Amino acid sequence: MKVTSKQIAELCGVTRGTVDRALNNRPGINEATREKIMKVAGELGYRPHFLAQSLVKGQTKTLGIVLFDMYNRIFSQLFHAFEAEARRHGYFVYLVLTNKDKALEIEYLNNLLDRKVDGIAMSPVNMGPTLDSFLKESGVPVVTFTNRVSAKVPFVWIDDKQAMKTAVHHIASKGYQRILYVSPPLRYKGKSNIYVPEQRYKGFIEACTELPDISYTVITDYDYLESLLRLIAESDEKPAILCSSDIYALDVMRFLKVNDIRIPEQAGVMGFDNIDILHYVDPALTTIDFHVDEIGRRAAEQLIASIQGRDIPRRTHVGYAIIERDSL
Amino acid sequence: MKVTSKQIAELCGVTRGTVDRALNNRPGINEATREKIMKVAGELGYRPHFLAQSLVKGQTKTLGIVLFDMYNRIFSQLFHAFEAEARRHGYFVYLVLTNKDKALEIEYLNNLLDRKVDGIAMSPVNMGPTLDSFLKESGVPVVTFTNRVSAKVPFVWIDDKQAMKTAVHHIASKGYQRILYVSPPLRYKGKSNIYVPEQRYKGFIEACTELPDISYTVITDYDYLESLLRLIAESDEKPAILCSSDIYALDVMRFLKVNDIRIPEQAGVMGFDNIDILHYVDPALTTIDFHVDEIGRRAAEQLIASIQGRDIPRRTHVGYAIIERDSL
DNA sequence: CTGTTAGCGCATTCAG
DNA sequence: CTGAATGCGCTAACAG
Repeated sequence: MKVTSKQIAELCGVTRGTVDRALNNRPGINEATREKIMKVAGELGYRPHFLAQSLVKGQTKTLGIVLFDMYNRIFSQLFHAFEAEARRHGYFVYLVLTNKDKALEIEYLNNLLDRKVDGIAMSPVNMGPTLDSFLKESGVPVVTFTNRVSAKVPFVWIDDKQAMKTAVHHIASKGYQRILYVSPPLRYKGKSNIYVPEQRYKGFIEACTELPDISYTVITDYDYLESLLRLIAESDEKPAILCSSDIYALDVMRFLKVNDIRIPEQAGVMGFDNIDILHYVDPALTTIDFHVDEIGRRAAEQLIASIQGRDIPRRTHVGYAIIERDSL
Repeated sequence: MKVTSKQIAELCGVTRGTVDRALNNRPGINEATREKIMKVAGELGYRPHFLAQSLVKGQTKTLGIVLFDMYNRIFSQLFHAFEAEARRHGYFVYLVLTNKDKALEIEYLNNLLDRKVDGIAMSPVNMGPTLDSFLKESGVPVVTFTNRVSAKVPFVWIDDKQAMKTAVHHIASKGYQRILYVSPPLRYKGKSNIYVPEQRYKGFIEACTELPDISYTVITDYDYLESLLRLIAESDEKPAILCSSDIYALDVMRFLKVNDIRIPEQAGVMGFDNIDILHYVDPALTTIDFHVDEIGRRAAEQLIASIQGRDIPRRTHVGYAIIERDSL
């Protein structure tokens, strides 16, 4: 079980220095003694003590990834790709979940630093100023996704603003002249890091100003479904309901169904994210797809590059595309 | 940043032994010197070096959890609860994904052992004999879920067999006399650890023999949807389609819809697992719910108890319940 | 009460 | 080519 390099040294009648040279095939050792040592080590099932190695080398081959939760499919997929890439490079990963608790996030980051992770990937819930200095002082490479922290810390995601603009133009091209924009997270402005919904919102507004024929209303209520119903009834114009995330679109569809409003005959619905469960809903939801796997993979890739001292881009955008289905 | 106990010792004019006594509030130290040391440590932002600590204490306060993937919602939920409980006890967790690759599973287990995790929780893909001796030799506490390994390694899950029996009786009580049982994983018998589908299958068969009026067919084909269609057409008797997991039930519902077979008018459908996305499908799927959070929590709880040298049960079953909805 | 010493298991000098 | 010595940062047992 727990055989050490010292024991191997004794068994082979050499010192630990020599054993080390053999094991890590370093130069300066007789081929015969190397083979003997390797043989003994193999027979004894020697495995280097990772902690001791880490302690002396100053690197743990471990990454930390900090996510909100695992309920959102986006994170499951992202983690999957991240972990695969990390493992490909010999890194293990600590996964910690903040549940969007700002104090917990800081605490967990500290714990990860204590454990001397070589790098951290995170979806931040704290806001720029708080995290910025913290991360800089830590001295550990970091990459972020979902919410951005600041210009200083690398960010891998999509161009939410541009993507949402594309969505609005798509809706307009289908003949809609009235859009109800649903984005409950906007309510947390100033209280939490809501970079993503804000970017999407900006894109929405920009597009609408470019399209003078479009009338629109923004819904950020907690009870957005009720508000929606009221708004739909207010006008005879058939609305397109554009949601900042699929999860809201899904709830909207359910709700409209219950209220006997047919999709897309009486109202169009469009989401954003293309989460995998859309596969099972009816009518099929039109949405925006982006390669979350690629985000996970590249976040890991860049983080590791950064650990190795290479320069990495401050911002990386992966592609997106409108997936036209039956709801709009 | 990187202040060590040695530096604090020098600054306070004492030795590291004394500093250690203060920091870990061990007895045998003057209250005045303790306070001084604590003060200096606080000002310098001293944080113990976790690796060094682990090395000397022989424990890492780290758990490993080995899962198939993150695509199945069950695992996301289970992990969520597991991580929360682990953190509550000061443990961090390495999450590794096997993608049901048997060789990878063994490799990852070895890596986790190298990293001296204090315990391992896993959803095994290898089969009993292979894992049993491996895990015993490792000397590390282990708990399993999903698939069982053997009588020797603790297992936290539900009583799949009994639950499936309940499902069949429920179907019978609704007046169905014909059941089509869908369970593609059964095809991997002997090639992979399919404890769960096997248990459910046993429960199904047992219940059917108890209910002589029921006729049934078991479908394990890769193209189970096509087979299903053929079987439905073979008889005028309205069938109940019982699936060993919700994911198959979801595909079945989609497929029946495409083929204009109305649920539940022309065929009943029932699933198993009550995964959260059922919330969004129509008609609402009747299924069996079990508390996967509780499984995650108790797995962590028991694993930690086992690490602390306490005895833990060889088998723990959490509850389940039929969720009656509109598909049957 | 405090200082000294000896590891934990390995990597990396520097001599020989 | 190999041995001996030193250190990573911390804990623990033994003196004083």
